[in-house]
Amino acid sequence: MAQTSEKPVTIIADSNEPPALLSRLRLIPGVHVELRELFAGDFIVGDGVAVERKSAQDFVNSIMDRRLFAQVAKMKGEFETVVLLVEGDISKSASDIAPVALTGALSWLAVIEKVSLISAGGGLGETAGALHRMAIHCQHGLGYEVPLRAGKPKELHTARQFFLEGLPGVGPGLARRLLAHFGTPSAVFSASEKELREVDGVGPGTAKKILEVLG
Amino acid sequence: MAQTSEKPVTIIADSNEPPALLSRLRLIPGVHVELRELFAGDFIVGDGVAVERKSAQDFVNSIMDRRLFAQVAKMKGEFETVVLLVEGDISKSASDIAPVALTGALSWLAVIEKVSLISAGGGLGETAGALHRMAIHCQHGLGYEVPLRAGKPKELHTARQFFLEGLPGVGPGLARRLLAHFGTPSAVFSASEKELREVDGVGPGTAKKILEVLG
DNA sequence: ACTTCCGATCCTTGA
DNA sequence: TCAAGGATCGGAAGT
Repeated sequence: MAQTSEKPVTIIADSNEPPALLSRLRLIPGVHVELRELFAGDFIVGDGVAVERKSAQDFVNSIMDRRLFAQVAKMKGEFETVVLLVEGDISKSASDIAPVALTGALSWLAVIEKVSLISAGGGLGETAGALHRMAIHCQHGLGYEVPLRAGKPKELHTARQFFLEGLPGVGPGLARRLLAHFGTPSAVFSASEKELREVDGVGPGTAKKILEVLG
Repeated sequence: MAQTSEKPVTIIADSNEPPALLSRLRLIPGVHVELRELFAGDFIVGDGVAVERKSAQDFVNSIMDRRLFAQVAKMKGEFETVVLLVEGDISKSASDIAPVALTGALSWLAVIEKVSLISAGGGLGETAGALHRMAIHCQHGLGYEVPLRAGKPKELHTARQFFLEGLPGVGPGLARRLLAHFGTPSAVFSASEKELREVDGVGPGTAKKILEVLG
């Protein structure tokens, strides 16, 4: 089972969405599309997560005639999370709007309404793909975890140094000095706060944080 | 509506931000820039609202080398609202990443992390303008002058898991199980090979490598 | 982010 | 009961 994408997801779509997009969605294995009359938004991709689909041109127009404000407010009233999926290049359609009005709208969306804007390049495939991915994330989570520490060395000494760099306040330099002073990571971990502070670059704050993380 | 805004706002900037951008900000009437060492993020434009500034290229790169996830996790730990301000055209820099990975990243930001992404076109002026607008929205858009202060510190548990991921053969999953089994990193480090192997996913090979690095 | 790959681990079989 | 097989999971590397 190599496929990430065969997990079953349900996407609720407003009945007014273009048939071409709907069938494009249904082509994706594992996707179940359900039609409904939605009061606000075009798609529901997860619990409390609504998506409004807009062409770049329509997005810009809706800023100018202030439709956007009302639409978003309505959606925010009904859903916890709202995503604006914009198809096409906004800057191409931005010629007929004051730049400040555009940045103003973007800022307002981000900072006041907490609405995310995803830009998706014109094709149906991209739109469908984005909806699918959002549905998966909402309904199944990532499906794996992202390793926070990439690029582990394999040679013993560098592996030890790298490992110690995971401690709060410890970078490459301090890691090396700790190793030089104590010999092994084990010895570092059994050191008292006082002993830790003997190492150059370890103050009270760092020592305390280290001990806290160690437990 | 007369002036766009001469209302006074304060923007806290990380001291590592380029001087050119900082002075560009200070040129804007009503903007007060305050320098600080920020633990996470590049700017604070309102109470609990942090902004991370990235070039489009850097954005794409940081997806590939996983830097972005660590950064966002850190910021979400400290601030309630996080905005990613991307300078330049992402699609231009997207050549060396699988398209599906890019949409995946955008979806992840929007739907899982609830982080807004604002695209701002390369110039300093645009970046400064966007920061200004966000500051105005935060500080005057709803309510009054706000005490600019960051929220809760990073979770202890996350720091511990991150730390354990530095061990060879230990990724997110195993790090979590180790913590669940032993309670603290300290307890893990004083375990014998036998005890280590009680944890699901730790066989002879992994146990040996772990003990070797610990010393 | 996603995918592919590889190795270690675990589980079932069958002697 | 234990050894050998294959299925499975999780980590590492690359796009």
